[in-house]
Amino acid sequence: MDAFYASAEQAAKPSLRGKAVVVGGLGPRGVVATASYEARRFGVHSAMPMGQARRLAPNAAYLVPRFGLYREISEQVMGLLRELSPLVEPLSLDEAFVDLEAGGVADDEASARAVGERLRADIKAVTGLTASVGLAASKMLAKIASEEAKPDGLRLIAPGTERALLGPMSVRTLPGVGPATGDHLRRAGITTVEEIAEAGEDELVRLLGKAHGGSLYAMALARYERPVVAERDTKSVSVEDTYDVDIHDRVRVRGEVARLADRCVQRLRAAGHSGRTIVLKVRRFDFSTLTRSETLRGPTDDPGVVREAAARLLESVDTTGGVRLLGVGVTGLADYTQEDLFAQAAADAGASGEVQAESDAGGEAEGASPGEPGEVGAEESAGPVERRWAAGLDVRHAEFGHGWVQGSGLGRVTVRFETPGSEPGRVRTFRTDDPLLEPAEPLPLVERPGRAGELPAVGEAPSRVEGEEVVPG
DNA sequence: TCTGGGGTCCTTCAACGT
DNA sequence: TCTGACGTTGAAGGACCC
Repeated sequence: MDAFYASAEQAAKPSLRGKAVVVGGLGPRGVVATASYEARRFGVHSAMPMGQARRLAPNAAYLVPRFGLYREISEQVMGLLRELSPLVEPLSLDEAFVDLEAGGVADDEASARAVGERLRADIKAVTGLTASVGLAASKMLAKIASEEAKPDGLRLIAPGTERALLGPMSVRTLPGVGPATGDHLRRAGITTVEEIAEAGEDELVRLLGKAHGGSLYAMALARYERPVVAERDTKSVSVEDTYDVDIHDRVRVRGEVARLADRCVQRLRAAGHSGRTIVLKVRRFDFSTLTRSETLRGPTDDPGVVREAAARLLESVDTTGGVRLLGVGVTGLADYTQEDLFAQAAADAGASGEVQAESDAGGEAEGASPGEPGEVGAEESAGPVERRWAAGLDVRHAEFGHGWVQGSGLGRVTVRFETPGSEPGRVRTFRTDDPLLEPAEPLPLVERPGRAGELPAVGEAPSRVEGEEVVPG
C-alpha cells in the first residue's frame, strides 16, 4: 500500500486530501511512522524525529496512528490476496508476498500483469486506497519491483533482465542492506549491486559474515530465491515504552517494569502462547541500550512469574542517570505452560483470581482497546479523570455527529465534522469535558456494498501484491 | 526538540556435555 | 587423567524491516 497510514487518514478525512499528512507519535520523543507524498515533498520521511518533521513541514496535519482502522483495511486487502493464491506471506499490515504460481496463474507476462492490474483495481474498490504491485520471479525482486512501482503503479521485472536492471543500483536497494552494511561495503569500495557481484562470494562472506554475505551475493546475481511462506510462527512477544521524560526514580522504574510485564503477558495470552525466556530491555539517558534475559525451567504465562523475573533482571542494571525506555519481552514461545503440566487443580482455586486482579488495576474496561497509542483516556494517575483528545482520533458529538480531533489544549478540543463520504467539514471547538462529546469508532472508508454483486468487479479475482513471486518451475 | 514500537535474524562469546 | 574437538544452549548485542 502507498504511504499506508497517511493514505488511510486522508481517505477518512476529506479535508486532508491533497494535503501534507504526517502520522506518528506526537509526544516530545515521537517519530514519523508514515508521511503522505505531499509531506514527503518537504523532506519528511519515516523514522524521522517528529520535531524535525514539524520544522520541515509546519503546516502539515500531525495525527496519531489508528491501528485498529489500519488492521481492518489490512484484513480486507489480505482477503483479496488469498483469493488469488493460497500462498500469501504478510510482511506487515501493508505488505505481502503472493505466490501466483501456487494460485494457478499462468506463467506468462501478460497473465501476471492482468492479475496485478485487476488486483489494484479491486483494492481501490474495496478500500478506497491505492496499492502498488511488483511482479517478478523471486520475493526479493518482487519487492524491489514494488518499490519502483510506487505510488499507484505496477512494475514487472521480466525474467532474464534482472541483472542488467540491478547492476547499476545502489547496494542500499537490496533488502537487508541498511546504513551499517551500506557503510561497511562502501569502505570496501562497493557501492553498486554489480560491484557486489564482481567482488565474489568469498569476499562478501569475509566482509559481512557467512549468512549475510552469502545472501547478498546471491541477491546481486538475482539468484536469491526463498519460498513464500503462508504461516509464520510468532517467535517473541514484547512491549516497550519510551517516556517523555527520563525516569530517575528507581521505585518508579520498578513499577513501570511490573506494568510492562503485565501488558506483555496480556498480549502473550491473547495470542495463546506462553514463553520460557524473559527479556528486560533498558535504554538509558544516553541512548545506550542493554538487554538482560533469564530462561525459566519451563514456559509460563503467569503474570506474577514474568513480573518477578523482570524485577530480578532489573536488579542487575544500573539506572542512575535515568532511563528513557523500558521494555519486557518473552521468547522461547510454546502453546502450553509449565503450570499446565501439574497443579491445574490448585490453579483453579487460586491463580485465576490472581490473573484477574493484576492485569488491570484500573478495571476491566481496557479489554476493548488496550493500550492503543494515543487513545482517549485517563492517565494512570489518581484523581479525577481528565480526558485527553489526541489529534486524529474519531469522536461523536450528540448534536453535530461524527468528526475527528484536529487539536486540543488549554481545556479546549477542536473537532472537524466530516466523514469519509462527506465534503470537507466545518470545525468547532468545545471544552475538553463537554459531556456531548465522546470517543467514537472509525467509519469504513468505502460505503459497504451491502448487497454483494452490486459492484461488478469486486470479488472477481482480487488480490494485491506488494511483492509477489512466481517461482520458476 | 534528535532518535517509536514490534518484530526477525545473525554473530559472538561463554559454559557445558560428550 | 588430561586435552582437544565439537555441538548445543543461553546471553548479549547489533542490524534491519515496516
